[in-house]
Amino acid sequence: MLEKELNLEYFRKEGFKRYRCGKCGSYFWSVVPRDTCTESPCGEYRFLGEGMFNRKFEIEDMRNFFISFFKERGHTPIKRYPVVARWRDDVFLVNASIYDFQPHVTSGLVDPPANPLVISQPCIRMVDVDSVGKTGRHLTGFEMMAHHAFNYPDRRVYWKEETVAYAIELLEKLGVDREDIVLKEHPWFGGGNAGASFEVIVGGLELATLVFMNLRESPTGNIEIEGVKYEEMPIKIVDTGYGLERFVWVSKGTPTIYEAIYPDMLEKLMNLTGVVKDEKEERVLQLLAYHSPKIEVMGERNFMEFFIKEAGISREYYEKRIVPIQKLYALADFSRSLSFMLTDGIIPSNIQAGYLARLLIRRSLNILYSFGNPISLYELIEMHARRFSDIMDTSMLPIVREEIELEEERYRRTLERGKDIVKRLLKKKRKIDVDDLILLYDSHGLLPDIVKKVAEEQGVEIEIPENFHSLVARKHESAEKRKVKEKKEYPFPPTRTLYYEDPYMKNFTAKVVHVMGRELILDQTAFYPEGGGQPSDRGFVEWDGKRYMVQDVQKYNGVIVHYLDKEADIPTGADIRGEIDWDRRERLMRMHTAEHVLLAACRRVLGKHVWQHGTQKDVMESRFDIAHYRPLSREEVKAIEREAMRIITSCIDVDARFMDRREAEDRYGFVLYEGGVPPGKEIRVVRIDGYDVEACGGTHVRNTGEIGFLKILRTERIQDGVTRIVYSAGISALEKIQEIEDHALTSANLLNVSLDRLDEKVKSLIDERKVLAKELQREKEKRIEILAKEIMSRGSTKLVEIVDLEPKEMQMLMKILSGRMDEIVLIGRDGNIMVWSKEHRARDIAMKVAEAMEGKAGGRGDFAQGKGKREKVQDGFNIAKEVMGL
RNA sequence: GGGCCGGUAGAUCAGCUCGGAAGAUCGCCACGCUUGCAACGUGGAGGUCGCGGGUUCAAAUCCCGCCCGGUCCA
Repeated sequence: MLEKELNLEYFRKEGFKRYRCGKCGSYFWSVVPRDTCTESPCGEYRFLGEGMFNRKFEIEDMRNFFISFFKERGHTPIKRYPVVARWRDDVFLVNASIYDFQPHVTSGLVDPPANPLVISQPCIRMVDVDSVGKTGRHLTGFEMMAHHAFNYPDRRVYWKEETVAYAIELLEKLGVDREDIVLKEHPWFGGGNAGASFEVIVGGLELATLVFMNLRESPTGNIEIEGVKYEEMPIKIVDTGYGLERFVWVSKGTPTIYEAIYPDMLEKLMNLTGVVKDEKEERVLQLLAYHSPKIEVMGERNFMEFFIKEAGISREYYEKRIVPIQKLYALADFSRSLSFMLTDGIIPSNIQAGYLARLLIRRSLNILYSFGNPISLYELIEMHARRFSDIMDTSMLPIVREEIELEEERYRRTLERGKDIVKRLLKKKRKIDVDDLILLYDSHGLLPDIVKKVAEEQGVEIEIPENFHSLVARKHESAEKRKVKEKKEYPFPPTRTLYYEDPYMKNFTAKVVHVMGRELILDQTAFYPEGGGQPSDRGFVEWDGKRYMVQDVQKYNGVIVHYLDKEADIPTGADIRGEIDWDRRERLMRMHTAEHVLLAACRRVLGKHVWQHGTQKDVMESRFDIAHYRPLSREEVKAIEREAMRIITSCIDVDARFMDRREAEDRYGFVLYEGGVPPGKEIRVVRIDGYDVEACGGTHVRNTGEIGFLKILRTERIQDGVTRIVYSAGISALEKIQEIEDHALTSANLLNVSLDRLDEKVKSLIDERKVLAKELQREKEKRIEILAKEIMSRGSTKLVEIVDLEPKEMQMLMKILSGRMDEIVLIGRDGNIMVWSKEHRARDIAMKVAEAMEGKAGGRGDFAQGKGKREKVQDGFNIAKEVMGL
C-alpha cells in the first residue's frame, strides 16, 4: 500500500530512488544507492563533532528560521497552544502539533485558524522520562515545528508532492547535502486516524516526520491496517513534525542534544555542583549518544556491558563521572518541561496532568538533593521561563514559585514519613523483601533506592529486583470499566429554543410534535433542558382545559423532551400553552450568572491558574469546584466575596450569543472552555465584559446587578489541588443567611446572651461542663473506693457480690479489689458479670455464672466478662458461691 | 477515574494477625533537688480509638458504608 501511496512524481524528477534497508527491511528513498536506511542503529550518527548544517543555531534562531521559511512560502504563522490540552477531554497534555487541531478541525467541523499554517508547538511526552539524560537525545519537553495544510473536497491547498519538496528545500537551505537525506516510508496511525508517512533521516537521526492523513477509523471501512478498519476521509491533512531541538543538535554536533539546547543552564549547573566534563567525558558521552539507539535492540543491561567495553572505561568511572553529568542533563530537561506546564496553569496534584507535573518535580528534587541542593528548583524553572519569555507567560512566576515551595515541603514530609515507616518495618522484621518494596513504593511513594539507603543506615542490606517497575505495573493490571451513557435518538427536527431567544419568557404557546406516554415534544419551548450543570425547568402545559405538570426536561441531539406527571392524550398538531415555574427559574438564572462572576472573582483574587473543575447549580445552593494549589483561607474567601459583590454592584451587562467557534477561540482564547468543551461549529458565548467569557449553554440574567447578592456558604478540599466552593445567590442567598441567623439567634436566646457574646458564652459553657464531668467522675470514684473499703474490711480473700453499678464502675471497683483479693465475682443489677481470679479460672467461673443466668461470657484466665438476664441475677449469685465454695 | 496505605493523648507512634481492664516516648503542669537554668527524681493532667451502622455477652481490634489524609497508576 505504502509503495503506491508514496511513489511521488517529485522523486522521479529529482532523482530519488526506492531502496530496501538490509537491516530493518523498511523501504526508503534516496538520491544515492544505499544498503541501509541510515537511521541509527541501522546506520550511524554522522553529525556528531562538526554538525551538518552550514551554521550553528540556537533554539530561538532555529524556530525563527523555520517559521520565516514557511511564511515566505505562503504559510500563516500561528501562536503556540498551551501544553495542557484545555480544548480536549481525551488527553491531558499536547503530544504533537496536530493535537491543536483535534478533534474539530481534523473532523472538518471547524475551520483551521489559517490554511496552510506554520507553528512551533511545545509538547510534553512523559513516556521517555526514564531515558532522559541517559541516551543523549531523549527529552520530556520539546518543540514540534510544523507546517499543516488542510485539503477539502472543494479547496485543495497542497499534498504529498509539495510537502516533500518543502522538506527537502528547507534542509538544503540549511546546508544539508541532498545525498545525506533519506526518506523512510512508514505507515502512521493514531487517535482514530491513519495515513502514509515519511520519516526524514539526516546523518542517521530522524529530524522530521511528514504524515499524509487521509483515513479515519470506521467499522464499515474497506482499508485494513493492523486489524483496524479505516475509510477515506473527505479532508486530507498534511501533518508534519520537525523536532526543533534535534535541528539545533544537528547544527552544532555537540556530544549530546542537551549541550546544544541548554548551554547556559548546563554551564551554571556544572559550576554549582562541581561536576566536571573534560575531553574524556565529552568523548564518552558522544560515544554513548552514538551507540544509544542500540539499546532498543540489545536491552539496557546488555547495552551497558557492551558500551563500557567499547568505550574502554570502568564501571566505576561511568558511575562516578558520567552518571552525574547525565543527571544534570535530565534536570535541565525536566525543569524546562515544568516551566511550560506550570506557566500554562497546570497545578501539581495527584490527579490528571497535575500528577505528571508532580512526578517531574519530584524527580528533579531527587537530583538536586543528590547534589546537596546547590540551587532551588524554582530558580531553574525561572531561568527557562526568562529565556523563553516570548513563548512563556512569565507573569505566572510568582504563583509557580509558591507551588514549587509547597511541593518541596510536601515531598520533604512524604520522605520523612517514609523513612520512619522503613525504620519501623526494619525494627519489626529485620529485613525488607520484594513485597515490602512494592508496598513502600505503591502506597507511600518511596523509591526502592531511598528504601535501600535508609536500610543501609540501619545496617540492613536490600536486594532491588531488576524488574521492579514491571512488578509494580503487574499489580495495577485490571480490566477498565467505562460507563457509557445511553443516547436516545428522536426522529424530529430540532426544537426551537425560546429560552435563548428570550431568557425572560415565562409562558408561551407551541404546537405538539409528538406525544408518547408521558413524553411530550413541541415545535418550540421556553423550558430549559438540563445541561451545563443547570437543572431543567419545571412548570406546566395546558391543553383543552387540562393541566400537565412538567417534571423534567431533557435534550437529545437538539430535540427537547418534556416529561409530564401523567400520560397525555394530546393530539399531534394541537396548540398548547406552557408556563414556567418562574421563581425556580429566576433563582437558577441568578445562580448561573453568579457562578461566572465567582470564577472571575477567584481568578482575580487567587491568580489566573484558577480553572473551573466542575459545577452543579441548584435552587438554594450551588457547587463550584476550582483547581487551586491549596485550601482557601478565611481571608481569601472573604476577599472573593467582596470582589464578586463588586462585580455585581457594578451592574455589568451579560451578553450571550452564538458565535463561530473559530472566531470565538481567536478572540477569547481557551478560557472559553472553563466549563467544558461543547461540541459543534457554533458555540454559545456568555460574556461579562472585562471579567469573564465562557462557552456556556445556560440561561443568564441580563445584568450582573440582577444577581443582587452572592454568598459563599462553605469551602472544602475535595481532592488534592481541587477546592469546592458552595455558594448561593439572590433571594436564595438571603434565605440561606437568614437560616444561619435563625440558628445563631436561637442559640443566643437559649444562652440568654447577645449574638456578639455567643462564642464567648459557648466556650465558658464547654469549660464548665468539663469541670463538672470531672467532678462527677471523682464522686463516682470516691463512692466506689468507699464500697471497696467496706468489702475489704470483711477480711475475706474471695468475694461474690451483687452490685448496683454500671459496667464502667464495676471495672473500677474490680481494679481496686483485684490487688488485694484472690477471686472476685461481681454481678451487676442489670445482668453484667465480671470475674477476676488469681488462679486463672476467671473464664470458667464467668461461663458457669452466665450459663445459670441464661447468658454468655468469655475472656481470659485472670479476667472475664459476660452478661446474663437481669431477672436471673440471684441464680448467678448462687452458682458463683457454689463454684467458689463459699 | 481505578488500586493501595493510613486516621488511637498536644506530637510521634504501639496495641488490630488471634475481640476480653486503652498504652509507650516526647511535650505539658505541679512538687522535690538547685543561687538560677539544664539535667535528674516523684506525682499529675491530657482519649467520642476519624464518623455511622452491623456481628457479639463483649469491638480500637471482625464486617459494611462514609469522611479525611497520603501514595501509585491511566
